[in-house]
Amino acid sequence: MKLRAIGSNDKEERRQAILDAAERLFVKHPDRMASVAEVAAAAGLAKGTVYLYFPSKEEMLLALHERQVAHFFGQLMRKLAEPGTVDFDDIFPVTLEHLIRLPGYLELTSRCFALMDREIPKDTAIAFKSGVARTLGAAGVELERHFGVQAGTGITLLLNSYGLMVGLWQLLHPNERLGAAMRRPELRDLNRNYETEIENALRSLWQGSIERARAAARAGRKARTR
Amino acid sequence: MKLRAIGSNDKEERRQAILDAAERLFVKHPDRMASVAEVAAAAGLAKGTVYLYFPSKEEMLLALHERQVAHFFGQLMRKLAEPGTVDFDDIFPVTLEHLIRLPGYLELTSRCFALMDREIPKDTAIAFKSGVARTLGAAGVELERHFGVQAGTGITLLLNSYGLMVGLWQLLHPNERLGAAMRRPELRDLNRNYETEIENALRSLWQGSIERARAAARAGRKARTR
Amino acid sequence: MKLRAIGSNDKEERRQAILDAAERLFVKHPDRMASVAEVAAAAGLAKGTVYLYFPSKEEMLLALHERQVAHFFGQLMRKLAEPGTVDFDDIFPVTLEHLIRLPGYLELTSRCFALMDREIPKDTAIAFKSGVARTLGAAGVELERHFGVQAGTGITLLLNSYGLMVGLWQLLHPNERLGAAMRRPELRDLNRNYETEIENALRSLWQGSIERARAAARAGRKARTR
Amino acid sequence: MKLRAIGSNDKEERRQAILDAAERLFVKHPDRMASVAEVAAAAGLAKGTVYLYFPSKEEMLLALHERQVAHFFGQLMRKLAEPGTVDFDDIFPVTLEHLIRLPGYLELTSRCFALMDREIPKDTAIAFKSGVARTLGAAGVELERHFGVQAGTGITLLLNSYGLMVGLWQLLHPNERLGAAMRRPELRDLNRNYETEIENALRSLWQGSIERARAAARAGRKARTR
DNA sequence: AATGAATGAGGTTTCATTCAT
DNA sequence: CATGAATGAAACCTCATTCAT
Repeated sequence: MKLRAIGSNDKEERRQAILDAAERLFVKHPDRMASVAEVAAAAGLAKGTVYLYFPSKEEMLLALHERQVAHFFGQLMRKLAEPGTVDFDDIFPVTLEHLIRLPGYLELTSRCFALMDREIPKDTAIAFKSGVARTLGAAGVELERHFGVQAGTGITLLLNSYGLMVGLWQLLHPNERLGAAMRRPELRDLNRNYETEIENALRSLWQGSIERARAAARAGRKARTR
Repeated sequence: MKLRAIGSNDKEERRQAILDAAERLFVKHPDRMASVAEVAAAAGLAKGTVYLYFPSKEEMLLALHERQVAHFFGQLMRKLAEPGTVDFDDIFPVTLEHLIRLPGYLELTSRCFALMDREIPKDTAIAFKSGVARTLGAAGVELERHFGVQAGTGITLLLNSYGLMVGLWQLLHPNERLGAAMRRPELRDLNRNYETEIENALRSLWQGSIERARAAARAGRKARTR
Repeated sequence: MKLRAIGSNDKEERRQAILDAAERLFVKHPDRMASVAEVAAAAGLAKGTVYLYFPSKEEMLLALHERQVAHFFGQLMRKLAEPGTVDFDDIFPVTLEHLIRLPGYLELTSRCFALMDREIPKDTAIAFKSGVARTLGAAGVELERHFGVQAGTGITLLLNSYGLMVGLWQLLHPNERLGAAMRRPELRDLNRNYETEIENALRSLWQGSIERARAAARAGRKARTR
Repeated sequence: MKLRAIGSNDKEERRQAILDAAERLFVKHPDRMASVAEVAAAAGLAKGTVYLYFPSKEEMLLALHERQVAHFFGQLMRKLAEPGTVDFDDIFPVTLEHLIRLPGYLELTSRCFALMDREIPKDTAIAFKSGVARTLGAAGVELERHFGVQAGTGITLLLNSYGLMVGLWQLLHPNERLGAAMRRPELRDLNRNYETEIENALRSLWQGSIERARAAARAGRKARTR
């Protein structure tokens, strides 16, 4: 890397490099929050330099989360725009690859929800949420088109799915620390594979949601024709 | 309260009093984790006394969570045992009252999942998880009976529902700090009422899950008769 | 010293011990502000312990200053109460001993004035100033009695004297760092002995003030009799 | 301003521009010390550029102070050179205008005294002090001529007056942060107007000093005639 | 059993100064 | 000459936990 990031290209690159370092540490030790000093060292920079790119540690983490979210939804939108995309089976692999299997994604999501309530300045939090809302809205409309459901159904489905992924991950994600102990017979029921479970859970959620949406649409039409 | 807890009854009472205090503080300031000193003060005790009843702050929180979980599942089991209970509409009100609306429940659940990965001693974590597994297993079997679905389906449904509730809550729970700003038009899509949303989401999840379970059961029977 | 300060006597003693340590460090290195860690170490305590006795570093310094002020004015009042005390020559030695020669007194006074403008919480600053005002008022009245001057003259004289001492000290206090260089001929005029200078300056100020006060009193009487 | 300062005229101009910026910031926020970055920005320059003109932040402040001091004594000397100037009433208005009322003057004086003890290199400190000594000496001699007092009396009076102004300012300067609270009755005695007080204090000091000087002169003559 | 005084590791942030461009 | 990106020392304060009383 250059010694100094002069142009705005270089700057963005360095910003990303810091986020990369933070992500690396996050994936490496999901159980503890790296200090700013560690992140800086991992990026080959001095502590103070990180503060040239992010106003606070919390905002750095939020930026990392934002990047992950943008990446995932970018992939999702691309998939939705592809001609052959029509149903859950087309979409789920994208989710699997760019969200579920992406190391640190769900972990960081969990953390960021907590941060938002405290440490993040109001404006930053609002800006982040606005971005998410915009993204969700766009993706939601696409979904509605694909499934032929009512307006509003798509974004709700996305929200629910996201919540389900995050929540179930918290229940089921493997904990390396507990290791072999998790294989005890009395823990059999909790010792599930997250990927398998979330796929099934999402399938059920989507099937139920779409059916209920269609039923609601029929009921609405009938009511109107009466 | 007595000045000194001598018998084991007194001790358990005092233990509960500490948990009560922690819960009170948790409900009062859901956005910050009360310090041990605050909990002790709220319980009318000294800081050190808390450590006579709980080996660490984290284990205290886990104990509180455990109590909440036990309470909810107790209510759920009672409902499932009632003669008339047959479907979602019978069960959901229990969930609403003893989990969703219970101040601090979901908040603490979120926290405790995070703790489990780090601070809690292995044995304690395992013990907690074993208890949860037992409870879930029992409730799952009841559910299967009610809905006439395959073994294993009930516990999966419970897990998924629990995850959905926790995850969606993190997405949608109101944040007092942001206040009026959340009512901006661009945030409309995120500004949803948790109770309404979770009811719909759970209905969809359950409908989809049960249908898929029954379909799987039919497919299984057909395969076997062949 | 005891391991733990239990009673309020012990507590006050420990508080004073911390102030002693701070004072010691202050006198030893008048040119730099010791860190809290250093003060704690000098008092044979841990960093955190200092924060049990003072809410912040700044308030600790203010407390030290307060103690010095109280000490000086206590001595001054005692002297003023003595039968034979009638004029400057009676009072000045007290000032010399308990203020001018007291190591760190004027240095700390300088610092604390600066603190008051920034770091000290409003209430604390007000409280400190109220205390000073009360003390000054009481001593001022005594002075007026001794010199037979109008009400208000005494406190003004005290304020002016205090300011003169602080300000002149800043101009003339010896700076060890510069050492021999201060004896250069071109610096002759600045190379004065603070004690000698302040005595003369105070004498002049007092003589001028009292004469002017008496003149004003005469003028006032004349105006009234007219 | 030019983009680059090439000739030594340009350089001096830029130096002054930096001091102007520092002075502006100092007046604007008397309670905090602007950072080098702020000063540079206020001068329309980059941080590094400031270091081309001043070896350190402290020396920059000292240079600013030096400029203020030179300005004041320049005005004072001019006044003393005027034919009609004979007493305090002729001189005080100059002090009032070019020192007491000059925003930031006394504030900066306070700061610079503190700096001198630490951060400023010995040579710089000596150089500054030499300049002050020379200036004081010259003005002192003028004063002695006007008041017909002994040699040495003038410079002493100037020193004392300067100290009185600085010290009393520290005691009495208004603190915006405390605001209305300063008007509480118990603070009445401290809530004085600096300009009024300093005028009276200086009058008293001068009257006393001159009388004492004359008395000393008489005593000296008498001793010699004996 | 209860207390609460003492501990001290741990992490964030600021900002004067340097130096590659 | 000018820039401003990078540096990293320095210092504060919190709070879970321990342990003398």
